[in-house]
Amino acid sequence: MDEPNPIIDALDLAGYQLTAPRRAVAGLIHSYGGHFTALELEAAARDRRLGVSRATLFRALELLTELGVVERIDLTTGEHAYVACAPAHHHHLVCSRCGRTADVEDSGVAEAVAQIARRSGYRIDSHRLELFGLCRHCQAKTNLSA
Amino acid sequence: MDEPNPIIDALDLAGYQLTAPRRAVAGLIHSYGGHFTALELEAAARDRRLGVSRATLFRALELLTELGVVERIDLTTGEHAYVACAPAHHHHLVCSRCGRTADVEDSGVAEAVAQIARRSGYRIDSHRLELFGLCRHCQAKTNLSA
DNA sequence: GCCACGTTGAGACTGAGTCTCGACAAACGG
DNA sequence: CCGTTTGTCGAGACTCAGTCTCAACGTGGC
Ligand SMILES: [Zn+2]
Ligand SMILES: [Zn+2]
Ligand SMILES: [Zn+2]
Ligand SMILES: [Zn+2]
Repeated sequence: MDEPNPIIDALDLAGYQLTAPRRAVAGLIHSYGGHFTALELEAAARDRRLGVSRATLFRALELLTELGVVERIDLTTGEHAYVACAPAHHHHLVCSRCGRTADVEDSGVAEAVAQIARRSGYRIDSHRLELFGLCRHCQAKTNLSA
Repeated sequence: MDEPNPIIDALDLAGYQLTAPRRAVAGLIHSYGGHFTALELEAAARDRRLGVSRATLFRALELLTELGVVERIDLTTGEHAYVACAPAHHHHLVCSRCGRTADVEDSGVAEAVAQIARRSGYRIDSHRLELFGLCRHCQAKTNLSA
């Protein structure tokens, strides 16, 4: 019943109260393997009768985003989605079919960014890279059905 | 009065009618050096009394996005913005101070992406890279005032 | 107990974008 | 030339995302 949840840990560590609504939202987010939209999260909270108001839900999302344990990504469709992840700089690899996301370390990206900075004369402070494709699992399924 | 406008050309080339509202929106977008939000575009259309309805404005944006001459980017603040650009794969370098954007060719990014694909086992179909920082101009200003 | 502060829920509000519908204009076919 | 089809438009309702205000409540500290 009380599985370890890094999201709750992060809240605790940052000195926030571990209230029931926050625990509920944290649990909900933790249960997603991939990305989720605000709408989905709202619906899930309603379905499970968590008794979390919309405002609190968004407040929790904002808080967790600041702590770096949740990130907002933008899908190719233009939709916004959120994804739980570790609070360190990295990028997201999103499966366009099943929504599963993988964290990606900086394999050569930092270098490319540095080169862009050199060529453009801009001082680059931050960047965001999102990658879309098919995870191994969905590739296999595609090959079978083809 | 009739400056060349690549946006209008793109509409023409794709076989769309060059109606007054479309010309108006195209002219408006063309006049921006950097990114603009939906709200700004709306306000600009209203101020100049272009007589373009909201629906048409968004329809035009959608159309131009499909044609690749306008792209939607996501600022660090979480805001959506649009930017006029050439219909080829490239990335955007956005000045966080003045909003000026520069197009960036793929300096080493493709390679990094290929490496990520190899390591992760995902089949990567597309990616999006957005870079934020200060343009030369704004760097100079910062140095002076510092 | 009192007070400060953090947190919450309800609900109004804004921004972004979509959708429907009726009008109109261009394109087309006879 | 007329009728039809297709493209485009404006108005306005609608949805979704997110923010804000405000009053209520709980948990401290003192
Ligand atoms: Zn992540
Ligand atoms: Zn998948
Ligand atoms: Zn561009
Ligand atoms: Zn600048």
